[in-house]
Amino acid sequence: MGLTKSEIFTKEQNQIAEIAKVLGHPARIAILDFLIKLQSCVCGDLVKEIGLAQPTISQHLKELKRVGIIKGKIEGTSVCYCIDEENWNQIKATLNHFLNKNPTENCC
Amino acid sequence: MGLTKSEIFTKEQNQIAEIAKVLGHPARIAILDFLIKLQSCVCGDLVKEIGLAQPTISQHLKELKRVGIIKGKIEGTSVCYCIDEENWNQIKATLNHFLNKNPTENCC
DNA sequence: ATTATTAATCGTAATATTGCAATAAATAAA
DNA sequence: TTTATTTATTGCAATATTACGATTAATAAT
Repeated sequence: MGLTKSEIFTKEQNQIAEIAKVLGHPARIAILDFLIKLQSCVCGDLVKEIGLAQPTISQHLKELKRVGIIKGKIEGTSVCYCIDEENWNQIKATLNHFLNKNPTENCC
Repeated sequence: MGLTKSEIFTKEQNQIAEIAKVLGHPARIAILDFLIKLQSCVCGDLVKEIGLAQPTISQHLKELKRVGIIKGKIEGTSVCYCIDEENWNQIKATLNHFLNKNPTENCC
């Protein structure tokens, strides 16, 4: 096995899990921290800032791009990455919808 | 490799990533949805409700317990699981602190 | 045209995760 | 005590993730 059975869960459950999974690596949190803090967002800067090899950073950027949290614009030989604010707000709303569900009475 | 280099990230980055990682599986989201909605929270109910084998559910419960989102109380042969409200609120606060960071000017 | 710079992709090794059958452990019921 | 019932643990196969060296692709500079 080793294969998540997505088909038995709701669309929303899969969606929340997918977002959370992408946020579930410190390198990707560090990338987002950096992109949120600075407007400078060239890939090479992230490599220097974070201290992982360039292909590794590139891979993490790809994941973040895949779910739409960031976008990249080619500028000569470099690529300028930044938060995709519209998608990011959407994603935050989805997460908050889950986080704001309130538990009822507990049995323990 | 295949081993996350936690030591190069901040404590907060690792913390957020760990929480997100645990939320990064639809079965665990489904378990939380169920625990939030109902007060009945015996492990066997989750097995029936979710449709994964008992050892699989047990493993997911263990993960959720490890980061403190849920707790379990033994009741005879069954175990009553529920949200650990205090920890859950703490975790939500940590996530919200990250989610509420606002990006500055974009270059793309 | 050649060379440098920058980022993406490929290939691969190490490790982690997911899922379940089989089994163990622990209490309840008979 | 024996038998159910319920959950945890173990062991394992399949798959996914993480990380990076080597290479490629694409533009810029000379």
